[in-house]
This record gives sequence, C-alpha cells and structure tokens, in this order.
Amino acid sequence: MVTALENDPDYRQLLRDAGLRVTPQRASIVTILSETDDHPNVEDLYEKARALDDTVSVATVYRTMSVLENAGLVRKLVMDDAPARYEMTPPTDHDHLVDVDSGDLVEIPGTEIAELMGRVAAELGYQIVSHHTVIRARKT
Amino acid sequence: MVTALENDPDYRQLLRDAGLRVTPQRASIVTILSETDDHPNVEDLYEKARALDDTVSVATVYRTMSVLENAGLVRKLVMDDAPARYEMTPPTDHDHLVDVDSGDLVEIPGTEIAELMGRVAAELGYQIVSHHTVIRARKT
DNA sequence: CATGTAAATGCGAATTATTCGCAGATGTCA
DNA sequence: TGACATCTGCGAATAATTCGCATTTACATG
Repeated sequence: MVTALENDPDYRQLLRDAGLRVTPQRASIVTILSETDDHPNVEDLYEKARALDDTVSVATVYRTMSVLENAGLVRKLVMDDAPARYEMTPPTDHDHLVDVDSGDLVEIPGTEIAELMGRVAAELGYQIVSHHTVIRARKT
Repeated sequence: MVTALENDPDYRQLLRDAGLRVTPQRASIVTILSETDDHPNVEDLYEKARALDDTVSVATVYRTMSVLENAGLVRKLVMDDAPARYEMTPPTDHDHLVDVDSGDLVEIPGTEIAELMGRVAAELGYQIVSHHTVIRARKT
C-alpha cells in the first residue's frame, strides 16, 4: 500500500534540503523508492509512479534519478546486462550479489567490504567518492 | 609495436583450448588485448584491430568479446556512464578504481578484496562466479 | 496573494551502445 | 579435399538513455 503523498513531508524535506524543487512527480518517485524493498529500474519506477500520478513521463524518471543521484540521495546500481537499478542511499552501507541463475539481487550486509575498500584506496593515495561491488554468484 | 600474428601461437592456442575457431579477426583482437596495458573499450579495439586487419567489423569485435568473456578469457568492466571496457582475465586478481577527476582507471593490486568477497558470499550460501568492484575516488 | 523567473516537465525525436538476421566466406576435422 | 558448422561483414533493429523545445509550475519576493 502506498501512503498518500500528503502524509510524507519527510521526502519533500529531503528534496528541499538538496536544493531541489518539490514537484508532484518527484514526490511520487521518491515515495515509491522509499517504500520499496527491492531495487527498481526506471521502468518499474515509471509504472508505479504512473499509478500515483498519471502525468509522470519516462524522461522525468530518468532526470529525477540523475538529479537524486547527484544529490547523493539515491544510488545507481549498474548491472552487467540489464538496465540500471536504484535504491535510496542506505544508512548502513551494503553491496550486492546477483544470483546468476534466478536473477535475484541480494544485499550484502555489513561494512567489512566498504572498510577494506577505504583502506585500499587510501594506500593508493585516493579518497573514496563511492564504491560499488556486484558479485555474481550461484547457490552452493 | 605490434607483434606479427605468426609469432603469437600463444593466443591461437588460447582460443583453441576454449573450443573456439581461430580466425584472423579473433587473433588480431586477442593480440591487441594481450599487448595493451590499459583497458580498451570496443571502439578502441575496433580501431586498433583495423590497423592489423582491415576486414574486422565492429560487430565481430562485440561478438568476439562476448565469446571470450563467456570462455573466461576476458573480463568485462562495466562502467557507470561509459561503454564497457575489457581486459584479459588477469593471472592475479585485481579490482579497479576510477579517478573521478581525470577519468584514469587504476588497478587495485592484491587479492584482499577478492578473498573477502568469497568469504562474504559463502556466508550467504553462495559461490562466486565473478565479482566486479569499481571504486570511484579522488586524489587526496 | 499576485507575479516574474528559473527550474522542471512532457513529448517525441535523437543518440549511443549493443545485438541480430542473413547470405556468403572460412576454419577444422574426417 | 570436401562437408558443414562456425564465423564474418553488412546494415538494419533494439534497448536504454538523453536532448530540444515549447509549455507549465514552484516558490521567492514584493
């Protein structure tokens, strides 16, 4: 069930804090993205957003995701052979594992990976902006 | 300088061992990929392959990379916002770091990351098929 | 609240990377 | 030396994403 937009001042504020205008389209998209547990691609978002607000266009979904990614509110997950998926930037970092047989996307909990990467980047004289790991694996 | 194809039975054997036919196009492409230190995309490969053998077509470069990737001879590096790049599957594993300012692609040496991922995947009941990490970072 | 203005939107066309279909060429193996 | 499955080039087709532009709209300011 999707919460009525009027009851979600949170997301509106999130947008404002990022210096972005709060449009109904953006509100719908962010609401959907916040309330889902999976990692939708643009098509998913477009369809669900349309159900809330039938003025949303695909182009706007793309533009919104780009803008949100830039603002650091959203993370883009680039897949090997499928359209990109998105998730709200998670409070606790995690990486992803794709089940090559079923296509499932599993979150890898914990910060071990992130910590190691930070250390490794530091050794090379770099500071991490973002990192993205996708493991392709098969159930044992 | 590019070594004459006739002097590179290595790559030809590599293809045969993978059950693939050795065509001049594939030989050119594999030679180029083996002798380069950077991580070319299809366009790079196409241009360089043309210099060796002007019958090579883009479609064949794509097909060859796909076939080589499937055979595990080549690794595809999926970038966020640019065409995929390729490298020969390295004897010692490594991951990649993109300098967000210059666009440079730096190899991360060592097996620490790979080991950690193997462990983490195992904990989730999976066995790694491949993993791919791209760190986006900025010089400190 | 009226309103000027930059920012955002929808639409469809354009781009970009990649794949496909097919007819002809060519490795490989008997 | 065939036979034939595999490859190839070509150009057309797809799929994902971006762009151009005319119109609308959020929102700061008076």
